[in-house]
Amino acid sequence: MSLKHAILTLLETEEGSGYDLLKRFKERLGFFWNASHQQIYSQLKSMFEDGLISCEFEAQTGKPDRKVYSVTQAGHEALLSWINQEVKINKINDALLVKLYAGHLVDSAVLIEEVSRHQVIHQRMLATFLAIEQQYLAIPADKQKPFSLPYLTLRKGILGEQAWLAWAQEVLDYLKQGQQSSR
Amino acid sequence: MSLKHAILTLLETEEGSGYDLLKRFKERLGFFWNASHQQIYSQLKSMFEDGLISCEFEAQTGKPDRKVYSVTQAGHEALLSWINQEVKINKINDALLVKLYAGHLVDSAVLIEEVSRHQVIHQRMLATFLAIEQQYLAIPADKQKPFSLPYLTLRKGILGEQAWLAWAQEVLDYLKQGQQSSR
DNA sequence: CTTTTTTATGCAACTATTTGCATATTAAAG
DNA sequence: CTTTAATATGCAAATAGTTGCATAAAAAAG
Repeated sequence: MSLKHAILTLLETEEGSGYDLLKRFKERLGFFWNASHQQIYSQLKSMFEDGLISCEFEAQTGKPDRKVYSVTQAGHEALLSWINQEVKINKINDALLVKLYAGHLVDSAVLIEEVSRHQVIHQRMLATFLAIEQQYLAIPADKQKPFSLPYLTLRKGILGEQAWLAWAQEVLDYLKQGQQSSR
Repeated sequence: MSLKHAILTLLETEEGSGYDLLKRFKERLGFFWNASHQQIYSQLKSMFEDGLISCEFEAQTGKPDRKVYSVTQAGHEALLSWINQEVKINKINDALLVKLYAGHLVDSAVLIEEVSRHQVIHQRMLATFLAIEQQYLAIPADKQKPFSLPYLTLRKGILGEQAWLAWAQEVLDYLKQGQQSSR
């Protein structure tokens, strides 16, 4: 249900095509939502069928039509109604943790390698998020207001990544200490 | 792919029925994995068909058979092979953040109420996790080893919840400060 | 005694997401 | 010039997960 509403939110301020939305997802909602292009295109199709968005076809010779979507009145109402309803607590299903839980079945080097691999990716994500934060903080205080809610979602990404990295350090410390004593 | 391997991990040490597994998920993997009973039962069925687990039928008059599953050699091998493969970075799709991102469309009281509602639930989860941590820390140091990997998964839960609550506090501080100035 | 909760199982329909395939233009790199 | 990457779109099949329904005994609560 939420992908639909994430799309509506992104289209509220500015119309766009499927590909535009894909880019906006990465730029603006990447801290807390990930969607593939297939999902976005098919969701747009069904939302159009349901009348939540309208579509302008830009014919392009030799290419598929570029379809530019915008939110209809019905779509706007659906979004408002959704925002006023309770959302469920976010579900966490983390495969890396399953692996760690079953880690006694393999050599700790396997776990160290895997956690380190994830660590590098999370470090990169944190660096990206912090760089975006600097951009926000550089805005004069009296002009920050329109960006403050998106900024709070960025903070979620930052705090989440920092917690992840702190946890990974605990894990690696434990695993490497165990490795030494068994040599 | 991971639910399958989470089930194999739980069955490795001890055989059990679908219902047993449901309880073990809540007790042992609840910090990082959530599965409904429907999912577990249907997954067990397909794993049995694939030969990853075997099944002893305990006939019970007037009731459906109690089916006790255990891991087969093929299941054990599948689990080992999975642990030695790279798992993907955990995907985050958080509906509450979509709501916050679109929060300018509603009164901030709506957001405050919703975040507060989630906050209570996360506070309760953290309290539960911390209580379990105390049980682990009460174990004599020389007997902690078998529980140390599960303990690290608990730490993930604790650090994750603490980060969530710190973030929620930032959000509530911002939203409530905004509320005052508009009165 | 009666109601509620827990134990115990499962199907069916639906929604969400992934994986693999497929096409075709434009821009950049070598 | 040619290959590669990025732009731009979408279908089909499969896997993952949710929601609603359905059954029925045992244990606990009132």
